[in-house]
Amino acid sequence: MPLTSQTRERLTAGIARLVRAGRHVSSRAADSLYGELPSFGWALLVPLERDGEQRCSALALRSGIDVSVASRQVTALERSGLVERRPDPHDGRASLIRLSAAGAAALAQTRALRAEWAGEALAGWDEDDARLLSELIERLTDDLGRAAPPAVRSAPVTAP
Amino acid sequence: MPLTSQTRERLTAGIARLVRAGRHVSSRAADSLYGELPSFGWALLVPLERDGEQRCSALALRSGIDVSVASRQVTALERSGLVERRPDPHDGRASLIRLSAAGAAALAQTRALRAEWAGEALAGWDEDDARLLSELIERLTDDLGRAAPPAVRSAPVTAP
DNA sequence: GTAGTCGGTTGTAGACGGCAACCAACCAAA
DNA sequence: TTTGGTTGGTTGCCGTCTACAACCGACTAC
Repeated sequence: MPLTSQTRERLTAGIARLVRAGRHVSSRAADSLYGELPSFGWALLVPLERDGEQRCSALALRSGIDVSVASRQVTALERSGLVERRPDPHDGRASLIRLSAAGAAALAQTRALRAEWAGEALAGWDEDDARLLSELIERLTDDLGRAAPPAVRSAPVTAP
Repeated sequence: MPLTSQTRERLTAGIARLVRAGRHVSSRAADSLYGELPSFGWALLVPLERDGEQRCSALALRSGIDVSVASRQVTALERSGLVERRPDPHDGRASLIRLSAAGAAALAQTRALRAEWAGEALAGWDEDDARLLSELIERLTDDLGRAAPPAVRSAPVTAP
């Protein structure tokens, strides 16, 4: 019996509110927060940067979206020159997506913009609290991701 | 100079990821997390519960959405019987929105469902960490809300 | 080779949000 | 009291993000 129900409610309410606020901020301040990146760019480019060249489906899995969505977004990013694509030498169906130099630059720029913005928004925070919060948030997100399997929800026990 | 740029980047990245994961969870598990409530219900009903009867525009402001959106959502909630609406006695243009009994019940149910879900997702957390995280998240959300004014962005310093 | 599977693309649809136009009620000033 | 401007809300239209389904070409197992 790890958590008080009160704490669970409080935490989930807090998360819901934060998610809302986050969405809000990122839609309002899109230009000044994303820079060169289209709004969805972050979610795709970060896995590319972290895990290197990979195929569309892997990317979709990692960023938690449907393959069809990833396909379209990758197309858009490719048109903007932020990612590059080459056919998978081992599999004629697949292609491999890679972060381009421009993509890496855009990512860095976005990161800087965000950090700058966070500087004003988080005045009044001290380093320790912020670092602690980072850790807790990372842990939380991991657990959340684990609790909500990437796909195939609501396909109950009835295996055909 | 309160925060290291490294910490700011880490924190913003963490928030972005959490926002994403949160959205993801709430769309996947909508049924089992919201219960009677439509997906947007939470955001409107909570302010109603906390601050009592109020008009549509106030509600929109509090939940950080456009008045037009609030108007539509309130209409939907009214049709489902979760809120009630009466004309403002002091102003013939406005109406006052109030949480109905069914609305309060739905809110409680949603709260319970979430808490239950959080119970599994957050196994491995102890009370202290969770409470600490709650506090930090609340503080963070407040600061975020403060940094991103509810409306009228990109209208810089040039006061007329 | 043929049948089934897998990776990706495209079509369609729905939820959510904003902006602009509009209407009705309010208010202030002539 | 009429008139002009303001305010609260609704509606129409659009853009974004997402999923699901149908499809196509390439792979693989038999």
